[in-house]
Amino acid sequence: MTKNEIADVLTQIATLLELKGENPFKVRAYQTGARALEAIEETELARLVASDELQSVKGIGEALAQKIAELHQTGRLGFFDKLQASVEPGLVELLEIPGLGPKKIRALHEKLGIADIAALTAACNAGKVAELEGFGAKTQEKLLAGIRNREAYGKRHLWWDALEIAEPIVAGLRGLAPVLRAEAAGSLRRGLETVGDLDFIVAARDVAPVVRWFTGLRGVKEVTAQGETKASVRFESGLQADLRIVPEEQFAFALHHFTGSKDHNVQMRQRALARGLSLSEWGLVPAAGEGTAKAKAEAGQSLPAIRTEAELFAALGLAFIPPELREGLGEIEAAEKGPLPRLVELGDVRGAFHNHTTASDGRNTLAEMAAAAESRGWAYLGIADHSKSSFQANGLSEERLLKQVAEIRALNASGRFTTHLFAGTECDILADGSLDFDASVLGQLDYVVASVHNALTQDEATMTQRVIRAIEHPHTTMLGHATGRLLLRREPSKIDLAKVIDAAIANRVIIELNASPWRLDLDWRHWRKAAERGLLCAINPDAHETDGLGHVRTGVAIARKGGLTAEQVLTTWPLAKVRSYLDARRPKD
DNA sequence: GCCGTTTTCGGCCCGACTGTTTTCAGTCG
Repeated sequence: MTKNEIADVLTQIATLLELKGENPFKVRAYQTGARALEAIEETELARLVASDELQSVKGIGEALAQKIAELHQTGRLGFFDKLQASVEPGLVELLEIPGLGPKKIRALHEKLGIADIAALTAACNAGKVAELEGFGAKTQEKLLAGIRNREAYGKRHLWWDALEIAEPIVAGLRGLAPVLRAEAAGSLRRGLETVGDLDFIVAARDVAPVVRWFTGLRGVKEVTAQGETKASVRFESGLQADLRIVPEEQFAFALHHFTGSKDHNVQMRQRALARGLSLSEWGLVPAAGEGTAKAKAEAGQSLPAIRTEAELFAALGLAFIPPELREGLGEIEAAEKGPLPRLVELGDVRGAFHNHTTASDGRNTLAEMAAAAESRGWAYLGIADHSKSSFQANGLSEERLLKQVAEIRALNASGRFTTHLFAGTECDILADGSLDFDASVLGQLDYVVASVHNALTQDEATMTQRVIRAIEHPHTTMLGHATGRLLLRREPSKIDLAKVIDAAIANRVIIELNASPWRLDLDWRHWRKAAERGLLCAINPDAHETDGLGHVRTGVAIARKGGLTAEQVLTTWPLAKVRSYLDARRPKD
């Protein structure tokens, strides 16, 4: 089994144990173990299993090491099989309903024999749930509503879509008279590719008007919670948004806490405890003595005023950790050693290479795209329309491509735009790994993006060989959308990315970070280690219209999440450096 | 089940909100 499959089993074990009413700390141990496993490289896992050193990984002890090794070697685990057989499968599904946790599910199961959603619906409709101890009429109603809306509520949203909703809300909050500071937190701020719900943190002199404004936002379908410090709403789209209002002194703590991730927070709090301190969204206070952290913070026992997240990290002996890195994947250990590398920023971007025009399936002409790049202040723009085999996208024939190249050369010569145009192609990687154009044509271009657009369901070995063959082609400059995934819509192709990355490094081929909000491919989880080994990234918007160039913002967020610096991203380099890079990459004829 | 510059046993991050309760359990993040 692969490490992700093993991690899935450990997570399922945790869920099943939870439903059985096991010790919650044991449940957490399995969840922690699953995450620890995900953070290990596949090859590293094989080595640890072979040398019996799994227990050297923090969070994996004797019992988990044994289970992981068994799964890794045999793909089976007797303990898991027995556990699965002992829990009715419908109970797991019940966990998806808001308001239902393991305790309530056990009560429903034991007292009413409910073992799936259909049975729960029937019991609610018959009024039986409201009669149970610990339940009531409101709970029963809420469960029915939760079942009805399960699909919409459980749905995640693209980062870009969430951003478009969140930005005007942040701006609106900042415009309110009592509001001193306002930020969006949560997975949106961490730059996660998809977002479950929105979190807004506000420091305000007065709470009521802010809550009133927030719950009265256009598109709010229901107000799901409303207290002295928070309000939650559900939009018609199903997206949920939480608002937290805190005194200004606590803003940095609240912002950090609600930015997460959960794993990051747990590690931060453990670190605080190890220093005799207690950290919460309310403050950082001495852990010893009576009273909660909140009470101590309110009693003024906080350390010297902490107004920013940077000061909060410093108080725990850490360099500032950018939100995008806060996934509990070793960032705290890194920040302990000193300042982290400066991550790439949107302002660093000077151009992009994978863009379409009306010549293939774009919606704006060459000149319109050039003008849009110029108005963004970009030094260069690469045009890479589809090649002839992409019939569905009106791919260019050799003749049409060479005509476009001539147009691009003429536009550059005319001096009409300050933005330099590079002539390229998004050349199909055919099913056998050959490219859609001959070398004689490719040799007349400035660069070549090679991408897979058909036969996406080849088996892993075939797809891997196919892409590596394209990477080894002397005219390939960069690989486009490496896995072909469409977030929330289409799974990535089966492909051995470790081998693909190795081949790209060996052949000095760039892999793009496709910044289309639906793709974000390669995934951020691969970038840091690949870049450390010498892989060069290009943040490409895959723009099909002028507005699409703006998607580089998503790409930058993901590149930051992947730990990339500007130097590791070709599209931040100045024009002269990019030119000489492309010249040097050109095969000698 | 994991872990150890308080501990090899006894802890394990911390607080808000809701609903069902007259003081708190469960869920959520």
